[in-house]
Amino acid sequence: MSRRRKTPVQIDVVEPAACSVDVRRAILQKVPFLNGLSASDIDVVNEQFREFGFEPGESIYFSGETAVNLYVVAAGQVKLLRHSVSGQDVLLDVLQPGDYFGNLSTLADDVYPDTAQAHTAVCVLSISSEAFRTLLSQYPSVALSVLDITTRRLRDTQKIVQQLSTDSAEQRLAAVLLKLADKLGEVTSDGILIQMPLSRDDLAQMTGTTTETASRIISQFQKEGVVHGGRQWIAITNKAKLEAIAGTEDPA
Amino acid sequence: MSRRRKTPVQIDVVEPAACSVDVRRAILQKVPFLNGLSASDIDVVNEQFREFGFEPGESIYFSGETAVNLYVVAAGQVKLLRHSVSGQDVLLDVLQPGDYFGNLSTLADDVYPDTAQAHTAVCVLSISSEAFRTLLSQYPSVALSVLDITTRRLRDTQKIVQQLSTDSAEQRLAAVLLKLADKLGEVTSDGILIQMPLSRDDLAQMTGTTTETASRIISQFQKEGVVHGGRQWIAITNKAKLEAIAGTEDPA
DNA sequence: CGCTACGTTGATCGCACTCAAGTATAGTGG
DNA sequence: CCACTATACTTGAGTGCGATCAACGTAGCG
Repeated sequence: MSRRRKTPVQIDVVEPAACSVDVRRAILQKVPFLNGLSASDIDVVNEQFREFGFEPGESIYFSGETAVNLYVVAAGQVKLLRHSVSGQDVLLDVLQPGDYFGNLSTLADDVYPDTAQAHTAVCVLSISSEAFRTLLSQYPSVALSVLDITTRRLRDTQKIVQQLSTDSAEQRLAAVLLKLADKLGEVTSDGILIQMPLSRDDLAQMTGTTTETASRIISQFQKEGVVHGGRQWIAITNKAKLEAIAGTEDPA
Repeated sequence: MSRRRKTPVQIDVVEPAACSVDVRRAILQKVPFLNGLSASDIDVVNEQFREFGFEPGESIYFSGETAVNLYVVAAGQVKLLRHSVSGQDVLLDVLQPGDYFGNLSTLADDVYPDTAQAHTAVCVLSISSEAFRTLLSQYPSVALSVLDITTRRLRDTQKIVQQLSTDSAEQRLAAVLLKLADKLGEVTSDGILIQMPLSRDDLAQMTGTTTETASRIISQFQKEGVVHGGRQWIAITNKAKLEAIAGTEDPA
């Protein structure tokens, strides 16, 4: 059997230059909640943003810090997580380019409830919460878009609460793989590849289990021919079966 | 020892008359996200609402139904829950007068992700999602208020995800009691009484456990003198200790 | 006054956590 | 180019929390 390559996941090179002022407008035009704005409006908005780059693992802000900014992912992926006192982290979301995070309320003494960490090399745009708030007042259509996105996230998070309350670790793992495949899936010779670096530990933090349990379940999935993966990557080879597992109980 | 009364929880009598057209304006004026509107604006909005009454246990809508309305609690309490295929329900939230629920997006083929059920006798006001959407466009300050409320709910729900992922059943129970006391607490001779009918089963559905486990833990809390409760009610007698339990681990 | 729903308590079982050791892979420097 | 190292991943053995099944007590309602 042939030797497997390092990882089938394509690592984007995010250079500082790729995040310069010149291309910011192009990025902003693709941000979902700004799609109601004209080119000249975008230019006005563009003025208010600053850009920053982060290496994988670097934190963009920590939970507990005074929350003064709103961020938009320009390139790369950002993890939102919460630390518990016992040391284990919970991974709430993995944000893609165009997603917002941070604070959008203007209460001065508000703090970030979660920590934002660069998962890959990322470029983010930032704006003060106050300025963003003004923007929302000026452009009601933007406010409604942001409201829709937030409502969608609330629903998704409520679904996770349900899964944590009623489903087994195996079911939750299957569900999270399907969700990621839906967002980042790419059909390859390995199956539906999830286009992001994804460790067993990441999966554990997303499903409320331990690294060991996640590893055992993924190994089991591999034996059953449901997924195919390696170090920091995973692909789905039998989506139907995975859906059956994620459902109420396996259909056996 | 003297005989205990039925329940110290005060049951509001919600009569149809208490929910009539005449008092709707008064109710709407107290709704948090409408507080930026003038009296005449309220009157215009008032025209668009209809009122409905429900008995305890009745469903206002079911998950899966086409989502066409947005609701506001006028009186009583409404439970938001999700059913799992295995038959167990997850209680996501208990809504108070002034809280909104239902659908606020206007995608025609959208369905309710959760079920709304009257917890007590309730009166709700309803408006079509479309009309509410128009309202949000006309009054940007209302849209921002709704966005703030939704963001707050998202954060609260994310906290629950963390608790389900990292905390023990005992810790989650303590945390939910403290949260309810914060919202509905009333100082009485029994301690901080949670002003709502609250069964062991409700607590179980809020914390992702079973009725039996919730009962065992509440019994334990009673032995430790932390809470005091009976059929469908509970009061906190030692808040500091409960907070210690809800924290990382008991301080022993 | 009996029926029904809520609550309690006990016994048993199993999923997933914990602790522990060991393997494999990718990047690093000689 | 290859040994070296760090990190990811795997696998095993033992344990315990909480689910499940079961039976019984109890309060409130009609």
